[in-house]
Amino acid sequence: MVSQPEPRICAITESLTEQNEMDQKYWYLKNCDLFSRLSASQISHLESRSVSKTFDRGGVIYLPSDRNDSVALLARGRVRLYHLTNEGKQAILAIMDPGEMFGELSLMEDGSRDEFAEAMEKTTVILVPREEVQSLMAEYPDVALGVTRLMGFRRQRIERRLKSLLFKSNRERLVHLLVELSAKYGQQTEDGVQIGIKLSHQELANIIGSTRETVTVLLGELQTEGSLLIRRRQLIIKQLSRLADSVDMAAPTLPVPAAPFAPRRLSSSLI
Amino acid sequence: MVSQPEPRICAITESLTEQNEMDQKYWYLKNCDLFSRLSASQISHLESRSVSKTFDRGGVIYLPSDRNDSVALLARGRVRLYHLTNEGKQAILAIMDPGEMFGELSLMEDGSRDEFAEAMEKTTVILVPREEVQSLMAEYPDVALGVTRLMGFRRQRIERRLKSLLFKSNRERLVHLLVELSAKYGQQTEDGVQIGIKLSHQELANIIGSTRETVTVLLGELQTEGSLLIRRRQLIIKQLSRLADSVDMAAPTLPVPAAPFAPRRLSSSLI
DNA sequence: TGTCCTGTGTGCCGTGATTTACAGTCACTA
DNA sequence: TAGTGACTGTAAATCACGGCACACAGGACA
Repeated sequence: MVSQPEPRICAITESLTEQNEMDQKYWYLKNCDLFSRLSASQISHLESRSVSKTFDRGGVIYLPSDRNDSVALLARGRVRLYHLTNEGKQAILAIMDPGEMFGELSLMEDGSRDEFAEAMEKTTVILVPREEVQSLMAEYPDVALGVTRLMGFRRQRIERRLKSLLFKSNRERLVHLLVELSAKYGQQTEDGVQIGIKLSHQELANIIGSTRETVTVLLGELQTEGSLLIRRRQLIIKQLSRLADSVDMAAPTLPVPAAPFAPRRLSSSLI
Repeated sequence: MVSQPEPRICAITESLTEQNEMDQKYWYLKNCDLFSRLSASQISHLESRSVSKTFDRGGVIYLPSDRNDSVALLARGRVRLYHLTNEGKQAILAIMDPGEMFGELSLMEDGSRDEFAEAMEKTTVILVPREEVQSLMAEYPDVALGVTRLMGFRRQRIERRLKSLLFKSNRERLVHLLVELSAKYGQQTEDGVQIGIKLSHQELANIIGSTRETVTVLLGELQTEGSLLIRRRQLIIKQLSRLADSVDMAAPTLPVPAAPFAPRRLSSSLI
């Protein structure tokens, strides 16, 4: 695993504390589905208790050993949640996009995490203390329901992924992943459905539990078969519905290209 | 997959409607963590809206195509939740024990299930309409919190399982499973930790995503290595902590042998 | 413009796992 | 108590995948 650089612990950048930054924090919280029903004063309170931090690419947002006493709202950037196996391979559990919330297992008393959260690009997160969210949940059924739905979505996702792992060949897992990526990041172009996220072969392998080389040859195969077009770090799916069929999935509807952190329905992390 | 008999759809037995049965329903609901804080009249209401059904071994509690409009509380017996792959193999998602709740994804509007629930022995379930639970959640934060914790527990479990699948050999997966089984069903005996649930090699394979034959030889290997004792359908772990170590897990604390459906903390499904 | 570094393409080989086939064993019940 | 079906053990053939080695391409940066 020489090709996986160590996460750079040092990359943490403390948040700015200007007025501008404060306004943004309020805005992000307000636009989070979970808190959208709260009053302005409640959000202000939440804001006063939260801290916002920004990280460079490769920056570690939390380690397994960190006290997990807060929930993270991703304001900007992209975050990879992964687990390190004892052989040093990283198993990617989820990739989070702006507007999504993670680390929410800290809401459960004994929920100790054993995962890493790492910024895949320049990233800003808002850390909300778990007591704040817990008391909101206890007081407002709306919030509690929202968290429940969030957990449920995540569980559905991860269960789908589990099923794609059991008994499936690497090829099937990869195709499964490509279809899921299309569902979340796909954009229709004249050549086909372009996947709007840049993942290296190594990262794809870390998601499906395979090796970099295998992913390379499988992608090559799919290209020669005409299902796929590989263009300098860009994947374009030419036969999405056929691929989906081949792994017993429904062909996904493509997402509408939205502004980052546009108000959206409670969404679940991809993958 | 000739050795996997088709589920017998016909095995459904309608519930008795005697007074005795009614009392039991009330008792089961009352002893469910989720509803333990409700008043007697509320539980009676819940009871009046619920139906109880019993199934023989092999009976199908629900199919993927069933409308999932209720949550199931397992009163007696044992239930296997599984997904059928397109090659006809069954991927076991979870095994439920008395006192546990399943099918709770129906609480989410678009949560269509694609799993089977099948009785592994004579089983009684109480089906609670989802609207009832939803309105309770909306009214009582306690209930919503309970459901959230339930979802969270399940997610933790399934995430652990996902990690044991990614990058792991069949041997590691099997050991991982044995340790998890010990944590839930283990009883200390003079020979070692006996696993108090009877699973065939085929079922073990269906959990870890492998084949029956592989499980057989792996169990044989573990036995010759002295970590395991196989005695007519009973597995006895001789070196639990060493096995746990070898797959980077903490050695589990054994459960106290409890009466079936004894009042218990919100527990999560094994596996 | 050269150097470095990350990511990609490709072949070979060892091995772990599935597949197939068959034999033996256990448990239930007719 | 014999018979039947489900479960378990074993072994050979085959295959998919991981590990290793190396070559090459493109971008970043001096």
